[in-house]
Amino acid sequence: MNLSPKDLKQVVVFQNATETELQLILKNSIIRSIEENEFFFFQGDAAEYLYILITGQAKLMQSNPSGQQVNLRTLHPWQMFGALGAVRAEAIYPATAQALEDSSALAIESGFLHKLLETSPKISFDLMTLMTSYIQEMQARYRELATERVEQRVANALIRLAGQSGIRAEKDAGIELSFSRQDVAEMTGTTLYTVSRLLSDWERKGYIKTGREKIKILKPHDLVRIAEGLEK
Amino acid sequence: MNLSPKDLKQVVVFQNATETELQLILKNSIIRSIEENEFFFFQGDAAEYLYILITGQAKLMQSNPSGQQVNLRTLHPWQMFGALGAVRAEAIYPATAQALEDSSALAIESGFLHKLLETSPKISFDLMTLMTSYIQEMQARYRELATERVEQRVANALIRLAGQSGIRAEKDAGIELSFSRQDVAEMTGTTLYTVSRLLSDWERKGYIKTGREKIKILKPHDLVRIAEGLEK
DNA sequence: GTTCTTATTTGCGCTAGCGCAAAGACAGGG
DNA sequence: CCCTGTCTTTGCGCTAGCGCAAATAAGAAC
Repeated sequence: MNLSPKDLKQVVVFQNATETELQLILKNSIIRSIEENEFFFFQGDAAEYLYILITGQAKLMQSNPSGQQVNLRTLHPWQMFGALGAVRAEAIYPATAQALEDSSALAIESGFLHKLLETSPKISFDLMTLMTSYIQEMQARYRELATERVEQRVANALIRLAGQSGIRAEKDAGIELSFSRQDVAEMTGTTLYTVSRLLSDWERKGYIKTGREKIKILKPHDLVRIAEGLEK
Repeated sequence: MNLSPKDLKQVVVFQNATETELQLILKNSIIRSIEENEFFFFQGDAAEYLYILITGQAKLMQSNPSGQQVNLRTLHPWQMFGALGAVRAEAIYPATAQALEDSSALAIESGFLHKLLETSPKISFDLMTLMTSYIQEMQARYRELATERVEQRVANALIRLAGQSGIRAEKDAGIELSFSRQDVAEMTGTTLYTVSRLLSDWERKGYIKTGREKIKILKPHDLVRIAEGLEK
């Protein structure tokens, strides 16, 4: 795999970086390829690299002492991950990153990253902006988990996923997502059983079409209505 | 109220700022005094200032469309708040800040803040570090809410509060907190009733001593045990 | 001291959502 | 085409936690 500085422009945080900086970044990083279901890093590992997903798909998750896990984010090409650990000196990753399909990522050394941030206020600023938006999302999801019913949270998750990774098939054919019931449960703080029951119900009502690890959204508007709790 | 540059050194993000920068900050900011139960800003307001609490105590909270609210953080002197909105140009505050007692805060113009961050990589870096730690906390709380039982979450909240704001009375007399049952409920995503029942139970067992808007932790170790779910 | 307001406790009934268990339904490999 | 592993569905029973309502307690105001 050969990356050019131009490719890196697709990374939000590097959109304002100079050509020189981009070249320097490439020089100080390596490509890591990870097979489906394998891991980029585990929660608790020393954070030696900041990653940028190049191809494939991955997920960021966190588990508690007894092994239950929650899904923090699904990662798509050109998104950054592992930043939380890598920004602070001698930090550890607070989450685990697992490849959902064969994937590759650019791994930037955290030592180099520190130097880069010190010398480039632009990149720092853009990274900070990214972090603020991430905090906002976490706060919103936290509030959702604390105050909304399962039904609303699952509807919300589908809407959010549709926006992030949804592939629009032929026009009006709906938005297709590739997640298992278990995945959705981990994203919304509920169980695989409850998700299955909800999806079956919505399918009966014609809002979605389900399949093995597939959910096709037919009537986004109805999901929005459910998410807002106007149902019932 | 008269603040000196030296006072500002107590702010985590400004610990590495130069004397000149600190003076500039003071020059470009004003003091706002807010009475108990009044507000610094509301969720949705245009974010014109970044605040630093000087005296008093405040809380950051977020509400959903139907008015239910969750408590994001309790603020103590020299802590920063409103940063999420103020860092991005033309942003809005994603949360509401309310004074828990008569309070005052330094309000730094967001326009000036942008310039400051552009010119000072040190401050940018420290702010970024603060944000990473905040993201980590939110992720941990999110996971907690998704996977732990109410009992564990409440125990955890008390432990966390004791670390942040607890006042140790005479030795061995316990750590005293000033929060209502409602406050604790909003921090842990449960209801005032459930919190009341739990606290009563723990008081019967001698772990804590309760009072009107007061919770004194007598046996922190027992709470830790509950928080870890080893109970039962 | 009396009154008012606000916080807390607790009984009680209820239901949303959990989670086991067992039975399909798919998809891929050989 | 069959076998195997994984994902999904659904019946069933259960309980953690919700939330009303009413009583009580603790300050605050006068």
